[in-house]
Amino acid sequence: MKKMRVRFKLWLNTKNVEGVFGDGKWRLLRAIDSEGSLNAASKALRISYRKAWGDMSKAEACLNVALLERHRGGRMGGATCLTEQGKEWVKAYTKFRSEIEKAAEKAFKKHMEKLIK
Amino acid sequence: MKKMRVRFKLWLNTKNVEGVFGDGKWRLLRAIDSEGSLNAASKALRISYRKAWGDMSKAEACLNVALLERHRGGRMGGATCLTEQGKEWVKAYTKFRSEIEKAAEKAFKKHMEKLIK
DNA sequence: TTTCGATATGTCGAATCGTGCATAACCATA
DNA sequence: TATGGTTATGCACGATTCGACATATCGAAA
Repeated sequence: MKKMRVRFKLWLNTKNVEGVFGDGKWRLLRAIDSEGSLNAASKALRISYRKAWGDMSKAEACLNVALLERHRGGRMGGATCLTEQGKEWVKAYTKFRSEIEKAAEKAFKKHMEKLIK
Repeated sequence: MKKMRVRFKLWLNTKNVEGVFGDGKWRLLRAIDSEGSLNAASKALRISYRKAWGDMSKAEACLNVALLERHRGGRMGGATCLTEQGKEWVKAYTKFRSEIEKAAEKAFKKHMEKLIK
């Protein structure tokens, strides 16, 4: 009996743009929320700052929503936190994703497990 | 009101190997079933024969299941069809995937739609 | 006013992945 | 037995993605 696991990736598309929001950006938003800066968040997730910054820019531009409140300068260099809308996106996506994950586990047990040998 | 769509990708991992089965291989199996050969299937899906062949090899090797019955030679060159096990995998995965897709649409409407502006 | 660490952005190189191409083996049928 | 289209497989090239760097900017606090 081999051990197998379901994996999935979720994202949202607009008419023109692929991946305006998804698992990666969701994780990044959460990390920014807990770490207090984009820089620290990128380190926590072990992705480059360059990518983290690009991802957030893309999301905000494509969703036409201000997810982040960015601060530059100061002795501590700056900081970034979530706007109310950013927090709402995190909350909603968390529930959204969690329901799908549950459905995936359930469906796996129901349909796939019997095939694994 | 921007139009947005959910997208997802599903796959299965074993302990050691990433992606031993998933959406791509499922589509490929179905195409082989309807087209009658790996070659025709790869053309129908517009992927290279090279990749199609590699994907099927990987799946069979990692799942330790014979999904395909391959025939070489003959005036028509050969053919490939699904084994009974191959058909079972297609059937099961189709149901599996469909349940998750439904859950995703439902969850999107429930949690995400309100955020889109 | 100097400082220091974070934000902001462009660029080039490395890794990953698929395609294209080449070639061999195969064998039912004409 | 000659043929032709498919399976089988290696390899090099091209695209796409991401990370590593290199700067530039910013501004509250020392």
